[in-house]
Amino acid sequence: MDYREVFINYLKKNDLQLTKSREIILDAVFETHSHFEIEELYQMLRYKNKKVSRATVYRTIPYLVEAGLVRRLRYSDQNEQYEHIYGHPNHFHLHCLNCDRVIEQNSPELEKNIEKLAKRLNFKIQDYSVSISGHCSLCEEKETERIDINE
Amino acid sequence: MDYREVFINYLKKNDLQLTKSREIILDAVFETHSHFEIEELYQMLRYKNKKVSRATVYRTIPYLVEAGLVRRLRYSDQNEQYEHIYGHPNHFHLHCLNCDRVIEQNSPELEKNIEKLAKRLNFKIQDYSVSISGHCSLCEEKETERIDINE
DNA sequence: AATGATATTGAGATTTGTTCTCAATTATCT
DNA sequence: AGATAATTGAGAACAAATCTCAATATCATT
Ligand SMILES: [Mn+2]
Ligand SMILES: [Mn+2]
Ligand SMILES: [Zn+2]
Ligand SMILES: [Zn+2]
Repeated sequence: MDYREVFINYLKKNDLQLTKSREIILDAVFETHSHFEIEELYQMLRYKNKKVSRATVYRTIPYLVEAGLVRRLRYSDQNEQYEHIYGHPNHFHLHCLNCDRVIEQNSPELEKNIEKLAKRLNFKIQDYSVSISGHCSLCEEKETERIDINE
Repeated sequence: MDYREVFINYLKKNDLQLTKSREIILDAVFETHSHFEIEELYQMLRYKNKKVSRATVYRTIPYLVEAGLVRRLRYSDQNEQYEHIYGHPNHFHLHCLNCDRVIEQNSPELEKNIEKLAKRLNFKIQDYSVSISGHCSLCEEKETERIDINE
Protein backbone atom coordinates (compact mmCIF):
# COMPACT_ATOMS: atom_id res chain seq x y z
CA MET A 1 0.00 0.00 0.00
CA ASP A 2 1.50 3.33 -0.98
CA TYR A 3 1.08 6.56 0.93
CA ARG A 4 -1.64 7.73 -1.40
CA GLU A 5 -3.83 4.76 -0.61
CA VAL A 6 -3.23 5.16 3.09
CA PHE A 7 -4.35 8.75 2.88
CA ILE A 8 -7.42 7.92 0.81
CA ASN A 9 -8.43 5.29 3.33
CA TYR A 10 -8.00 7.75 6.14
CA LEU A 11 -10.01 10.38 4.32
CA LYS A 12 -12.83 8.00 3.53
CA LYS A 13 -13.03 6.84 7.09
CA ASN A 14 -13.42 10.46 8.15
CA ASP A 15 -15.81 11.57 5.41
CA LEU A 16 -13.23 13.71 3.72
CA GLN A 17 -12.35 13.93 0.06
CA LEU A 18 -9.06 13.70 -1.73
CA THR A 19 -9.02 17.13 -3.32
CA LYS A 20 -6.46 18.66 -5.60
CA SER A 21 -5.03 20.73 -2.76
CA ARG A 22 -4.70 17.78 -0.45
CA GLU A 23 -3.03 15.80 -3.17
CA ILE A 24 -0.48 18.53 -3.81
CA ILE A 25 0.35 18.74 -0.13
CA LEU A 26 0.57 14.98 0.26
CA ASP A 27 2.99 14.68 -2.65
CA ALA A 28 5.09 17.59 -1.48
CA VAL A 29 5.45 15.98 1.92
CA PHE A 30 6.70 12.74 0.41
CA GLU A 31 9.02 14.53 -1.99
CA THR A 32 10.66 16.26 0.94
CA HIS A 33 13.27 13.97 2.38
CA SER A 34 14.22 16.05 5.36
CA HIS A 35 12.59 17.49 8.41
CA PHE A 36 10.46 20.45 7.49
CA GLU A 37 8.32 23.20 8.95
CA ILE A 38 4.83 23.85 7.66
CA GLU A 39 5.73 27.37 6.59
CA GLU A 40 8.71 26.02 4.65
CA LEU A 41 6.54 23.51 2.88
CA TYR A 42 4.10 26.25 2.00
CA GLN A 43 6.85 28.48 0.62
CA MET A 44 8.21 25.59 -1.41
CA LEU A 45 4.80 25.06 -2.97
CA ARG A 46 4.52 28.76 -3.81
CA TYR A 47 7.93 28.66 -5.42
CA LYS A 48 6.83 25.72 -7.53
CA ASN A 49 3.65 27.57 -8.47
CA LYS A 50 1.41 24.96 -6.92
CA LYS A 51 -1.63 26.85 -5.78
CA VAL A 52 -2.62 26.05 -2.24
CA SER A 53 -3.22 28.44 0.55
CA ARG A 54 -1.32 28.54 3.78
CA ALA A 55 -4.55 27.76 5.64
CA THR A 56 -5.02 24.57 3.68
CA VAL A 57 -1.48 23.43 4.34
CA TYR A 58 -1.98 24.05 8.03
CA ARG A 59 -5.27 22.19 7.86
CA THR A 60 -3.94 19.21 5.97
CA ILE A 61 -0.78 18.34 7.89
CA PRO A 62 -2.70 17.23 10.99
CA TYR A 63 -4.68 14.85 8.79
CA LEU A 64 -1.43 13.33 7.57
CA VAL A 65 -0.29 12.96 11.14
CA GLU A 66 -3.55 11.32 12.14
CA ALA A 67 -3.29 8.99 9.19
CA GLY A 68 0.10 7.87 10.44
CA LEU A 69 1.92 9.19 7.40
CA VAL A 70 3.72 12.03 9.07
CA ARG A 71 5.21 12.58 12.47
CA ARG A 72 5.59 15.76 14.40
CA LEU A 73 9.06 16.06 15.82
CA ARG A 74 9.82 17.43 19.20
CA TYR A 75 13.53 17.74 19.50
CA SER A 76 13.87 21.38 18.72
CA ASP A 77 13.27 24.50 20.74
CA GLN A 78 12.19 26.25 17.59
CA ASN A 79 9.15 25.70 15.42
CA GLU A 80 7.44 22.43 15.00
CA GLN A 81 9.19 20.13 12.60
CA TYR A 82 7.64 17.29 10.69
CA GLU A 83 8.86 14.30 8.71
CA HIS A 84 7.10 11.72 6.63
CA ILE A 85 7.39 8.31 8.23
CA TYR A 86 5.27 5.99 6.16
CA GLY A 87 7.44 3.45 4.40
CA HIS A 88 10.51 4.34 6.43
CA PRO A 89 12.02 2.36 9.26
CA ASN A 90 11.47 4.01 12.60
CA HIS A 91 14.35 6.05 13.94
CA PHE A 92 15.32 8.24 16.83
CA HIS A 93 16.77 11.70 16.98
CA LEU A 94 19.78 12.98 18.79
CA HIS A 95 19.84 16.74 18.78
CA CYS A 96 23.06 18.62 19.41
CA LEU A 97 22.39 21.68 21.52
CA ASN A 98 25.65 23.20 20.35
CA CYS A 99 25.67 22.89 16.56
CA ASP A 100 21.98 22.05 16.12
CA ARG A 101 22.81 19.00 14.06
CA VAL A 102 20.31 16.15 14.25
CA ILE A 103 21.58 12.61 14.14
CA GLU A 104 19.15 9.91 13.14
CA GLN A 105 19.56 6.41 14.48
CA ASN A 106 17.51 3.33 14.53
CA SER A 107 17.65 0.69 17.19
CA PRO A 108 15.40 -2.34 16.92
CA GLU A 109 16.33 -3.17 20.49
CA LEU A 110 15.04 0.15 21.76
CA GLU A 111 11.91 -0.25 19.70
CA LYS A 112 11.21 -3.65 21.13
CA ASN A 113 11.75 -2.31 24.60
CA ILE A 114 9.25 0.46 24.11
CA GLU A 115 6.70 -1.89 22.66
CA LYS A 116 7.16 -4.25 25.58
CA LEU A 117 6.69 -1.42 28.03
CA ALA A 118 3.48 -0.32 26.32
CA LYS A 119 2.13 -3.83 26.13
CA ARG A 120 2.66 -4.33 29.84
CA LEU A 121 0.41 -1.32 30.44
CA ASN A 122 -2.16 -2.34 27.82
CA PHE A 123 -1.35 0.89 26.08
CA LYS A 124 -2.02 0.91 22.37
CA ILE A 125 0.78 2.79 20.67
CA GLN A 126 0.00 5.08 17.80
CA ASP A 127 3.41 6.71 17.59
CA TYR A 128 6.35 7.29 19.82
CA SER A 129 9.43 9.38 19.76
CA VAL A 130 12.73 9.21 21.51
CA SER A 131 14.62 12.44 21.49
CA ILE A 132 17.97 12.82 23.07
CA SER A 133 19.52 16.23 23.49
CA GLY A 134 23.11 16.95 24.33
CA HIS A 135 26.38 17.34 22.49
CA CYS A 136 27.39 15.47 19.40
CA SER A 137 30.75 13.80 19.03
CA LEU A 138 32.15 16.59 16.88
CA CYS A 139 31.26 19.29 19.35
CA GLU A 140 32.50 17.23 22.26
CA GLU A 141 35.84 16.78 20.54
CA LYS A 142 36.24 20.51 19.99
CA GLU A 143 35.28 21.15 23.57
CA THR A 144 37.93 18.84 25.01
CA GLU A 145 40.53 20.31 22.65
CA ARG A 146 39.68 23.78 23.86
CA ILE A 147 40.16 22.71 27.45
CA ASP A 148 43.47 21.02 26.62
CA ILE A 149 44.81 24.21 25.09
CA ASN A 150 43.67 26.50 27.88
CA GLU A 151 45.02 24.39 30.69
CA MET B 1 23.21 18.73 46.88
CA ASP B 2 19.75 20.27 46.87
CA TYR B 3 18.16 22.05 43.96
CA ARG B 4 19.05 25.44 45.35
CA GLU B 5 22.73 24.66 45.32
CA VAL B 6 22.54 23.26 41.82
CA PHE B 7 20.92 26.46 40.65
CA ILE B 8 23.44 28.66 42.44
CA ASN B 9 26.29 26.74 40.84
CA TYR B 10 24.72 27.13 37.45
CA LEU B 11 24.15 30.84 37.98
CA LYS B 12 27.72 31.43 39.16
CA LYS B 13 29.13 29.59 36.19
CA ASN B 14 27.15 31.89 33.93
CA ASP B 15 27.77 35.13 35.79
CA LEU B 16 24.22 35.40 36.98
CA GLN B 17 22.94 36.17 40.41
CA LEU B 18 20.43 34.46 42.61
CA THR B 19 17.90 37.24 42.91
CA LYS B 20 14.68 37.32 44.87
CA SER B 21 12.65 36.75 41.71
CA ARG B 22 14.70 33.78 40.62
CA GLU B 23 14.43 32.28 44.06
CA ILE B 24 10.67 32.61 44.08
CA ILE B 25 10.41 30.93 40.71
CA LEU B 26 12.81 28.16 41.65
CA ASP B 27 10.86 27.34 44.78
CA ALA B 28 7.53 27.46 42.99
CA VAL B 29 8.81 25.00 40.43
CA PHE B 30 9.85 22.53 43.11
CA GLU B 31 6.63 22.98 45.04
CA THR B 32 4.67 22.04 41.95
CA HIS B 33 4.48 18.28 41.76
CA SER B 34 2.81 18.03 38.42
CA HIS B 35 3.44 19.02 34.85
CA PHE B 36 2.90 22.72 34.41
CA GLU B 37 2.84 25.46 31.82
CA ILE B 38 4.76 28.67 32.32
CA GLU B 39 1.63 30.77 32.25
CA GLU B 40 0.08 28.53 34.91
CA LEU B 41 3.10 28.91 37.11
CA TYR B 42 2.93 32.67 36.66
CA GLN B 43 -0.76 32.78 37.56
CA MET B 44 -0.10 30.64 40.60
CA LEU B 45 2.53 33.10 41.78
CA ARG B 46 0.17 36.02 41.26
CA TYR B 47 -2.49 34.21 43.26
CA LYS B 48 -0.01 33.72 46.09
CA ASN B 49 0.95 37.38 45.90
CA LYS B 50 4.54 36.63 45.05
CA LYS B 51 5.66 39.54 42.96
CA VAL B 52 7.39 38.46 39.78
CA SER B 53 6.59 39.51 36.28
CA ARG B 54 5.57 37.22 33.49
CA ALA B 55 8.71 38.21 31.59
CA THR B 56 10.92 37.08 34.43
CA VAL B 57 9.19 33.74 34.69
CA TYR B 58 9.64 33.20 30.97
CA ARG B 59 13.27 34.27 31.31
CA THR B 60 14.02 32.04 34.27
CA ILE B 61 12.59 28.69 33.21
CA PRO B 62 15.16 28.19 30.44
CA TYR B 63 17.90 28.68 33.05
CA LEU B 64 16.37 25.93 35.13
CA VAL B 65 16.26 23.70 32.09
CA GLU B 66 19.88 24.45 31.27
CA ALA B 67 20.84 23.76 34.85
CA GLY B 68 19.29 20.30 34.54
CA LEU B 69 16.66 21.00 37.16
CA VAL B 70 13.67 21.11 34.88
CA ARG B 71 12.67 19.32 31.74
CA ARG B 72 10.53 20.53 28.91
CA LEU B 73 7.98 17.92 27.98
CA ARG B 74 7.00 17.17 24.48
CA TYR B 75 4.08 14.83 24.60
CA SER B 76 1.30 17.28 24.13
CA ASP B 77 -0.07 19.07 21.12
CA GLN B 78 -0.86 22.00 23.34
CA ASN B 79 1.46 24.40 25.09
CA GLU B 80 4.85 23.49 26.34
CA GLN B 81 4.74 21.63 29.60
CA TYR B 82 7.50 21.42 32.15
CA GLU B 83 8.33 19.29 35.16
CA HIS B 84 11.07 19.46 37.72
CA ILE B 85 13.35 16.48 37.42
CA TYR B 86 16.17 17.06 39.86
CA GLY B 87 16.05 14.51 42.65
CA HIS B 88 13.51 12.38 40.87
CA PRO B 89 14.10 9.10 39.09
CA ASN B 90 13.84 9.42 35.35
CA HIS B 91 10.56 8.39 33.80
CA PHE B 92 8.77 8.23 30.49
CA HIS B 93 5.41 9.50 29.41
CA LEU B 94 2.59 7.73 27.69
CA HIS B 95 0.02 10.18 26.46
CA CYS B 96 -3.52 9.06 25.68
CA LEU B 97 -4.81 10.85 22.62
CA ASN B 98 -8.34 10.06 23.66
CA CYS B 99 -8.65 11.07 27.30
CA ASP B 100 -5.46 13.16 27.47
CA ARG B 101 -4.29 11.23 30.53
CA VAL B 102 -0.53 10.98 30.96
CA ILE B 103 0.91 7.81 32.38
CA GLU B 104 4.36 7.99 33.90
CA GLN B 105 6.59 4.96 33.85
CA ASN B 106 10.17 4.28 34.57
CA SER B 107 12.19 1.57 32.98
CA PRO B 108 15.84 1.17 33.88
CA GLU B 109 16.18 -1.17 30.95
CA LEU B 110 15.03 1.48 28.49
CA GLU B 111 17.32 4.00 30.12
CA LYS B 112 20.30 1.72 29.75
CA ASN B 113 19.35 1.17 26.15
CA ILE B 114 19.35 4.85 25.40
CA GLU B 115 22.59 5.44 27.20
CA LYS B 116 24.24 2.63 25.28
CA LEU B 117 22.99 4.03 22.01
CA ALA B 118 24.36 7.47 22.82
CA LYS B 119 27.69 6.11 23.98
CA ARG B 120 28.12 4.23 20.72
CA LEU B 121 27.82 7.56 18.90
CA ASN B 122 30.02 9.45 21.33
CA PHE B 123 27.03 11.61 22.00
CA LYS B 124 27.01 13.29 25.39
CA ILE B 125 23.48 13.21 26.75
CA GLN B 126 22.13 16.19 28.58
CA ASP B 127 18.55 15.03 28.69
CA TYR B 128 16.30 12.69 26.81
CA SER B 129 12.63 12.03 26.59
CA VAL B 130 10.60 9.11 25.45
CA SER B 131 7.04 9.97 24.67
CA ILE B 132 4.57 7.45 23.51
CA SER B 133 1.21 8.52 22.19
CA GLY B 134 -1.76 6.31 21.64
CA HIS B 135 -4.66 4.97 23.66
CA CYS B 136 -4.55 4.07 27.31
CA SER B 137 -5.92 0.82 28.64
CA LEU B 138 -9.11 2.44 29.93
CA CYS B 139 -9.94 4.02 26.62
CA GLU B 140 -9.08 0.85 24.74
CA GLU B 141 -11.44 -1.10 26.96
CA LYS B 142 -14.29 1.28 26.30
CA GLU B 143 -13.54 1.18 22.59
CA THR B 144 -13.76 -2.60 22.39
CA GLU B 145 -16.96 -2.56 24.44
CA ARG B 146 -18.48 -0.09 22.04
CA ILE B 147 -17.62 -2.30 19.11
CA ASP B 148 -19.04 -5.37 20.89
CA ILE B 149 -22.36 -3.63 21.42
CA ASN B 150 -22.64 -2.26 17.92
CA GLU B 151 -21.85 -5.47 16.17
C1' DA C 1 28.88 55.32 52.94
C1' DA C 2 29.07 57.26 48.44
C1' DT C 3 29.94 56.50 43.62
C1' DG C 4 29.79 54.51 39.37
C1' DA C 5 29.32 50.30 36.63
C1' DT C 6 26.63 46.28 35.78
C1' DA C 7 22.77 43.20 35.99
C1' DT C 8 17.92 42.49 36.54
C1' DT C 9 13.23 43.54 36.47
C1' DG C 10 8.45 44.83 34.98
C1' DA C 11 4.77 46.73 32.03
C1' DG C 12 3.35 46.81 27.96
C1' DA C 13 4.37 46.76 22.96
C1' DT C 14 5.67 43.70 19.41
C1' DT C 15 6.41 39.67 16.99
C1' DT C 16 5.15 35.40 15.00
C1' DG C 17 3.22 30.90 14.28
C1' DT C 18 -1.19 29.25 14.04
C1' DT C 19 -6.16 29.29 13.89
C1' DC C 20 -10.46 31.31 12.63
C1' DT C 21 -13.95 33.55 9.64
C1' DC C 22 -16.87 33.63 5.97
C1' DA C 23 -17.83 34.43 1.19
C1' DA C 24 -16.60 32.09 -3.05
C1' DT C 25 -15.65 27.80 -5.21
C1' DT C 26 -15.83 22.98 -5.95
C1' DA C 27 -17.63 18.38 -5.37
C1' DT C 28 -21.50 15.24 -4.42
C1' DC C 29 -26.24 13.73 -4.37
C1' DT C 30 -31.03 13.31 -6.13
C1' DA D 1 -29.66 20.59 -13.72
C1' DG D 2 -30.46 22.12 -9.30
C1' DA D 3 -29.96 21.58 -4.46
C1' DT D 4 -26.86 20.39 -0.71
C1' DA D 5 -22.61 19.79 1.47
C1' DA D 6 -17.59 20.17 1.75
C1' DT D 7 -13.48 22.75 0.84
C1' DT D 8 -10.75 26.59 -0.06
C1' DG D 9 -8.35 31.16 0.25
C1' DA D 10 -7.40 35.89 1.88
C1' DG D 11 -6.88 38.20 5.49
C1' DA D 12 -8.42 39.08 10.31
C1' DA D 13 -7.87 37.46 14.90
C1' DC D 14 -5.58 35.18 18.50
C1' DA D 15 -2.22 33.95 21.89
C1' DA D 16 2.26 32.41 23.41
C1' DA D 17 6.55 34.10 23.71
C1' DT D 18 9.93 37.65 23.14
C1' DC D 19 11.58 42.23 23.13
C1' DT D 20 12.15 47.10 24.70
C1' DC D 21 13.72 50.28 27.69
C1' DA D 22 13.27 53.04 31.74
C1' DA D 23 13.36 52.05 36.65
C1' DT D 24 15.44 49.43 40.17
C1' DA D 25 18.57 46.47 42.47
C1' DT D 26 23.18 44.59 43.04
C1' DC D 27 28.10 44.66 43.04
C1' DA D 28 32.81 46.54 43.14
C1' DT D 29 35.76 50.25 44.34
C1' DT D 30 37.24 54.01 46.79
MN1 LIG E 1 14.10 11.98 11.16
MN1 LIG F 1 6.38 13.41 34.36
ZN1 LIG G 1 27.24 19.35 17.65
ZN1 LIG H 1 -7.27 7.33 27.63
